[in-house]
Amino acid sequence: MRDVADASGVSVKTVSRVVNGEPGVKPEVRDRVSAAAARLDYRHNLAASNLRRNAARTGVIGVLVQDVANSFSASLLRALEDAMRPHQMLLLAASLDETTAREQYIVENLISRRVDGLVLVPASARQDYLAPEIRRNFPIVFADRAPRGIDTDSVAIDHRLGGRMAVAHLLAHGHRRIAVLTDTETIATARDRRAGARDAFAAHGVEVPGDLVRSGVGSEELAGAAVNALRELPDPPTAIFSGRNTISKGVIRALTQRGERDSVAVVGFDDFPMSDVLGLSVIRQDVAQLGAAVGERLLARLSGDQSPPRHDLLSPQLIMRGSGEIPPSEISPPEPSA
Amino acid sequence: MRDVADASGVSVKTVSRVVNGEPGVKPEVRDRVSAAAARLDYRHNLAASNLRRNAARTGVIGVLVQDVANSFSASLLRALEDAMRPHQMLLLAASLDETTAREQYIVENLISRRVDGLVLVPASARQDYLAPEIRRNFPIVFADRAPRGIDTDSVAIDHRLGGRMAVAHLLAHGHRRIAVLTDTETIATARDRRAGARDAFAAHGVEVPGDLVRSGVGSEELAGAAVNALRELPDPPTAIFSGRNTISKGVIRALTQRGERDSVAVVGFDDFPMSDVLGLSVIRQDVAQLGAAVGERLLARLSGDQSPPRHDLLSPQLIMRGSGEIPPSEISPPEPSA
DNA sequence: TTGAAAGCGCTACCAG
DNA sequence: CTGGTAGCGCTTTCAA
Repeated sequence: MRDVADASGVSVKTVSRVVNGEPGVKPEVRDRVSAAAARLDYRHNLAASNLRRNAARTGVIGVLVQDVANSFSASLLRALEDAMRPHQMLLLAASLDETTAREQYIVENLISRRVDGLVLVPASARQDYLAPEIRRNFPIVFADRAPRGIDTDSVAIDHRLGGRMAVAHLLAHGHRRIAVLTDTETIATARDRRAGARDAFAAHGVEVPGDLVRSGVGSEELAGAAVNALRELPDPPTAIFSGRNTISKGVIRALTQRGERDSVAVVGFDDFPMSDVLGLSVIRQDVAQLGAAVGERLLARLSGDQSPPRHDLLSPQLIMRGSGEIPPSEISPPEPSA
Repeated sequence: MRDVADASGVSVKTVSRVVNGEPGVKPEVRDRVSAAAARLDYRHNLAASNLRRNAARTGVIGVLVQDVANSFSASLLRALEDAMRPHQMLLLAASLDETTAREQYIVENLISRRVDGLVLVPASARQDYLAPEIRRNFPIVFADRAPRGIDTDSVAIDHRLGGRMAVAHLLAHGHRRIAVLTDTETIATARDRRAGARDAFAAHGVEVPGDLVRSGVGSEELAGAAVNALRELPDPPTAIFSGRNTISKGVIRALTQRGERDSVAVVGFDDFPMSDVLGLSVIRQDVAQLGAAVGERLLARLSGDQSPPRHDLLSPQLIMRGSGEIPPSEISPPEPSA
């Protein structure tokens, strides 16, 4: 900047004014400075500029998701980006892979970089380590999962309601032997979805088929194996609630291989690309809506909203595409008419 | 930092040493300083720290892709993240939506933020505006598309080869009436893939079926419409090369609706989730490999590699899943044996 | 309309 | 092993 000042025969302060588009500079001088800046390949240094600035804003939001490559995280990222764009804010994104240690490391790193706010899909069970930031009113919004150990804004899908909707739908179609496949118990969303499934059984006065409820189904492969094992049972399930899109993929793949795509009902949690072509009925969580809501909350905090933390729940939606509407096949167990 | 220094009765310089883990501080003092820092909720300011540092590195790479939500961009992002993680570098990601203006705006913004390097999947036709950065050896690697107007590293899939492979595969299965659906002409990859298709026709001595070659197919809807139009022709195509995954989706959807999934051969460019379950034969570009290669190039530049720019091409791969191996149906036109 | 001086939070350099 | 001083590139404050 000094070089530009020297080259155009003005003071640094004037260059600063020109660079920042501040008023009160003679057009002639402005042009001279701009020309010098261009000629010298001058690049404004935002970091230095923010250092002295009063209301220092870096214009960067840190976003920690499970994996930027999975469609849920990617859509969330995109929705956030769209929410932030009008405010000229960019996203510093990182994948956590459900690693607690990395979560904390990245958060600290981002805070050192003075991001203006944080969006967190936590991998950790508790986030007590964020207490100091909460105390100083640093904007943090949790997405998809609620905070534990601290209190700050969160926006999440109502996973429990979704699980309930899925199983209720299958029950309404006459199924009683309904398998429930969910991810590891340590994952809150998996627990919630399973709890929702139990809610549905209870609400319909149906006993939970204990032998068909499997958790810890953490991959496509495990899902496929579970389907094979379940279908080999003496009294196999006539329907499957798959609690996550990776599980749904494994389920469909396995059923396809077994030639049972049209005889076993499936409702999946999470929509994914091409599920319509596959005819898969799903509980859809509107990720774009989630991201928009998270963005809105964050923007409110950024503009000084000091109200108590809110915990919003978004309702998921049942999309019927055929697989969830398959009736119970073969030897359906005796069923008490409601 | 001064506060921490005062609170622990040492100089700022010593605090700096502790914070940065520099050697030459008595353990006792170190502990005292750390305690004070924790007590005061001190947060190191990386921006200020980099300002004075000699080999200033922000530890941030700017990544500009089409859309962080699409699976290609998302996978690229992830592969880059993995490449950068061991070097403690984070990603500042932005979607361009094929908008030239936004590309330049974001690039300038990122440079002002002093990112250490840039990865660009350009939306613009030419990138002359980057000339000053190239001149000062600023690390920029182009992904998936080669630079125009400047010379800097690039790593891309060989789209032309891929297009050629796809059509050659269909020709080998006896098809002659092969539709070629590609995106807008202004997109280089679309041009390349179509050129590859023409290469294949030429190599097999088959005249290009001009009425079946459609470009400007920029969405699922347009792809579906194109399929419907083509299949209504007096002499309809018996096979379709769809030049992009969104096109493939539209094609499959349309063929499914028409009940022609098993009678019309399809080879798509770009793999996507569940395409295996759909039985879609595709030309797969290994995005993870692409991202890793881009990351490697960037890291090389970051560690001072001054060699001339390289333009690497990665070969795509043909994945046979059934749809591309369907033989020509019905009234196949008279075919000269090669 | 312009500029000089001070200082943002931190590290380099050298002195002790 | 520790500390003072200068200065990174910029903005603020205030004076001209």
